[in-house]
Amino acid sequence: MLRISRLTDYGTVVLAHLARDNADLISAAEVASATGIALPTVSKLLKALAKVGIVSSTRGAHGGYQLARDATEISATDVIDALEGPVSITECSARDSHCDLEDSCQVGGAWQRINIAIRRTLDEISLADLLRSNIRVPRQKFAGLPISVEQKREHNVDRSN
Amino acid sequence: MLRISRLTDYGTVVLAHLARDNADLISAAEVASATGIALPTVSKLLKALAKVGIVSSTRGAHGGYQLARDATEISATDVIDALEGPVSITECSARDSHCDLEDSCQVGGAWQRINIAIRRTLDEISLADLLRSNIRVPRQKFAGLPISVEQKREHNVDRSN
DNA sequence: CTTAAATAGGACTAAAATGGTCCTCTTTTG
DNA sequence: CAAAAGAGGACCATTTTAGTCCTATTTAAG
Repeated sequence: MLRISRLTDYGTVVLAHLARDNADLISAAEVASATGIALPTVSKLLKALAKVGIVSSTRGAHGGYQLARDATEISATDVIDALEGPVSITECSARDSHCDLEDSCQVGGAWQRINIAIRRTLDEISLADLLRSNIRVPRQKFAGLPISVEQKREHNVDRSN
Repeated sequence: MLRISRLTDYGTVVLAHLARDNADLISAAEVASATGIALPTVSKLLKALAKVGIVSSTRGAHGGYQLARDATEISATDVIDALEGPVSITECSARDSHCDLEDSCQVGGAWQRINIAIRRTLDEISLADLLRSNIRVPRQKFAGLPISVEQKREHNVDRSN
């Protein structure tokens, strides 16, 4: 399904919330109650985002998180890398990797090109772009398939924190 | 990690083999021994590819598979759709899907745009392109991170069939 | 007309990834 | 010092994935 994980999806929701009150320090608990995502999950996400420097954290009482730089300077790649590890479309497209098929495999370099192409695409999209969600998405058909897929998703909403 | 599944990766290897002896009908067993991928796996892949019309199959003794159309007419999207289901980067980017966060979620439309962008990229890459694997890939750094990832992969090589 | 060589279609299982929670430690403020 | 936060990581349940196998059907050859 060439899909980002649900946590990454949540991650953007969390970042979106931080981007709104840009100035202030916001605690994980506040983000949790504002977004409806369970606190432990929000906490885990923010820790990961802090580790790579997308958000900055302040410890101690009245601590919290804030974006470490402007939303225009945070790319989709940054977020995905932080929450799922570096983007690489196949295991063997990784540069230093080797696999037993190597001799017969005529494909390696190609996935790498695809990987690069996708990465470029993601590099060009900033968190600020993500927030302008009311932008009209050109509705197209791709190879005859509509983009729509999959079943309804249940969020783990928990406002009891 | 925004990664295609290993089976899809194998799928391209299998298709690459079919693309070589374009004319002939090739059995799953032949593909298996030529590529080093275990027969049941090759078989599963070819069945899936046949179901969506990427390859055509001929049953019975001396049966086998062949590309249903020219390699230039088979896109990466086609292959990925066949082997992993339609590409959709998040569950809730699917058009008809709704999630409980909807109200607070400022992100939905954005992933959809990303999805479309990636899909366009993949649409433009044909199986024929994948085979020209010796094309020089511009080696770039992305956001300071090398693309390289992950550990060595073990293929399930089995030539005992 | 029987047999062998293939594909078709699923069922099934083991292993790995993912999502989510929780616990303990450290830092900071009042 | 106590309370409110984040840091870091361990842990488990569930889902997904990879891979195999079984049975049915189709076709060619003898």
